[in-house]
Amino acid sequence: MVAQALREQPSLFLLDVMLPGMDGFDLCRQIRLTTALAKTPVIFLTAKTDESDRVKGLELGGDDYITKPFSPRELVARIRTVLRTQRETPPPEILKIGDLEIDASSMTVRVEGRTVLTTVREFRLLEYLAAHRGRVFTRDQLLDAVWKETAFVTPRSVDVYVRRLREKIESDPRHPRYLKTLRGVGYRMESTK
Amino acid sequence: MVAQALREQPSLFLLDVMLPGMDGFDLCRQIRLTTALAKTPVIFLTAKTDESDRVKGLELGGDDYITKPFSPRELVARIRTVLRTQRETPPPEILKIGDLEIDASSMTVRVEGRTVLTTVREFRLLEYLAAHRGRVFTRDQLLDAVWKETAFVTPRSVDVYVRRLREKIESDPRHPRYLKTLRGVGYRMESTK
DNA sequence: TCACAAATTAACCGAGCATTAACAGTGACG
DNA sequence: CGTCACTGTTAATGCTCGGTTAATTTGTGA
Repeated sequence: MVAQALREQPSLFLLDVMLPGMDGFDLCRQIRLTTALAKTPVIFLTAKTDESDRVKGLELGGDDYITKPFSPRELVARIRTVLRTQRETPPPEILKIGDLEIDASSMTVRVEGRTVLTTVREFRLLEYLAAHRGRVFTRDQLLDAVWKETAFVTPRSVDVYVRRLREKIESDPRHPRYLKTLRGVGYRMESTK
Repeated sequence: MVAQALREQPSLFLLDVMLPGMDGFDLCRQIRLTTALAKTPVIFLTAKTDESDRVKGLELGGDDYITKPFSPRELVARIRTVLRTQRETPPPEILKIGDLEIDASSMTVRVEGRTVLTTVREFRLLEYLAAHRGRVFTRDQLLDAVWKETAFVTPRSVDVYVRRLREKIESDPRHPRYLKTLRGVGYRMESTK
């Protein structure tokens, strides 16, 4: 289900709360935890008018909650609203830092025009640092943010990934221009616009 | 009404459809036509359950439409949802003293535009003195504040760090502009705003 | 002006941190 | 089943930073 969504990259989810087999809430939770889908709007659809469910849906990160019965016209109006707000907040599709271009939607990285291939983990780390360019992060913070609950990983692993990324994006990995080390603290993506 | 909104730049409008004198819909239309406010979210609030009104509100550019009765909790949840979609990254806190800029989030120091590199300890010391600009600190006080319980360090070490910092931030380290010595007492960061 | 105390500065060393290479485990895919 | 790519670990290496010390300079009070 989520796998299919990843392939098709829908522009919006319309979830029935009472799905056979799987709860719409669970699905929403999964979507929000999947970075490639996290920003896709979710609208809940339900026959239940129970208020606690409405609140639950919205707190889970749903963008709207429509209770039956509703007219097709209202549904269209709500969808339009949700998509509009999405567009208005132009999510920086492509992060640009100096000669570095990071495209989250296609998961590609380019340096001075050349496209470089990264693994998933490498990309997530780079993406995170780039999205918060200028800020220093400790290894533990990066593990929390990028590795999530992926169990217990040595902080040293962050070093290794930083090294691998430098190998790919820095012209001189020994004297990095983008991924700076803050000795005794952690790492930082330089914020040279 | 719109004039007041322009002054106060609210982060969100909560409009009752049945306002005395003016229709909430009209107000929304005006807001959307005012460039400075066009992106501010609008939530409609109404006692009317009439569906055509709900659709009208959403088509006018409202971001949500809540019908009474509703619980405070639901209202909060909806507001949170609307604001979430357009939140931006908060501006970093930067200490500024004269031509000196100290950014804790990126752990960087700039003097007259130029970025200077500091070690962790240097930065902590500078940060502390800058945060309490104007106050004199004895070496022992600085050791307590910056070195914490890091065992037993000679007060002389403070001298050395002050010197290293002066080397980096003062144009003429011999006649410091920022890091002043109070002979027989300690050091002080000048408070020239 | 002198003497002494306090601050500055240079030089130095060791510990700790980051870097790096090499390796093992795992899962995907043909 | 074998291969390959990716993830994460470990250990050796090298270098930076933190802190000390001592020589030198500066400032102050008598």
